[in-house]
Amino acid sequence: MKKRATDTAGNEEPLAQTHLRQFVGYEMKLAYLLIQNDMMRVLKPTGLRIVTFSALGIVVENPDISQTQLAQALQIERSGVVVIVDELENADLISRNKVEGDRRSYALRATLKGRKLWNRTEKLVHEHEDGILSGLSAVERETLKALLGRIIEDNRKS
Amino acid sequence: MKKRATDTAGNEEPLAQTHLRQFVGYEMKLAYLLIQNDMMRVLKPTGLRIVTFSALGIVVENPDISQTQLAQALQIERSGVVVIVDELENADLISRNKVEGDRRSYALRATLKGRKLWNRTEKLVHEHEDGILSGLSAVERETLKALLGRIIEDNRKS
DNA sequence: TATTGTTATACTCTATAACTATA
DNA sequence: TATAGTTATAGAGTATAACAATA
Repeated sequence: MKKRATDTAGNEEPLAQTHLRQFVGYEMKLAYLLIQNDMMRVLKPTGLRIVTFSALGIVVENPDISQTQLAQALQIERSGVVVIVDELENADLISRNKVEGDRRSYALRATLKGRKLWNRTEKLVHEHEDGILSGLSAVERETLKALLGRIIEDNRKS
Repeated sequence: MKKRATDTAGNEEPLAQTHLRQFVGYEMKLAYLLIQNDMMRVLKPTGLRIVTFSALGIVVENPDISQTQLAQALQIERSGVVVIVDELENADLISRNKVEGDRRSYALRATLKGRKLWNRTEKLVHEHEDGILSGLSAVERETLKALLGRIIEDNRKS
């Protein structure tokens, strides 16, 4: 039986975590968690979730894409896209339009309201990143972005 | 009604995503997703999940910690730790030990089997990172790790 | 036969709240 | 009263499979 030092159980000093923090993946998870939480805070007043923000951005940039293409871009199943598009359509941010020549699929387009919300939210997210990354210089931010981009390209579909 | 070009709907060329890829947070998410998926692949033969791998590492490094402390380290609720500790205990990787002086809490310790599995898995995860990060030089990997660490420290509990 | 969007369903992960036994 | 661990429950988020309409 171990006798615990009185200040061990209710202690506020953080535990050692060198076993985990030696890994880039663990640090990436911690950093992404911070970003994710702050993103949710920033998006709250817009009514968007992270995934609907992403979907809106893709539709704004790619008018008339199909739900299947949107699913590929978001890396989720087609069935999951239905509720995301429902959510954006109910908020009058995008619309499902008929496609001449293929009555199975929809051409998704952002509404004027959707494009305006995207532009406003884009600014909010830049401010969020300025906050989260305020400890890094402009060069360091670009370096980080470039390194992440390299990881993505190197491991994409391989 | 939009007439879709014949090669648009079933197209394999990736969509434009500059709207999202301008953000470090989005690139971080994509990179972490790749790492997470590859980690799950690597951990599969060990029987560990990412979260039980993390928990095991923390217990190995911090003998006799309580479940409440483990919850803080993992950034999840105490109730969630119960099933994680159950899982590790059932696999004979850690043990719940009595604490002299406080019969409410357990002192968690890794078993010999647990420490051996940790050592083996640590190597597997290093190999996984060598693979994922094979496009980066040693200096670039350290730069990435340092930048992520700075983001974490800058935004921790602030 | 294959594809698009849809629905129903299940599974994983996590949070919340209530409980117990101890302190 | 407060704390450690536990249990039950519910809520996200996502995947799987089956289906109707259309190609």
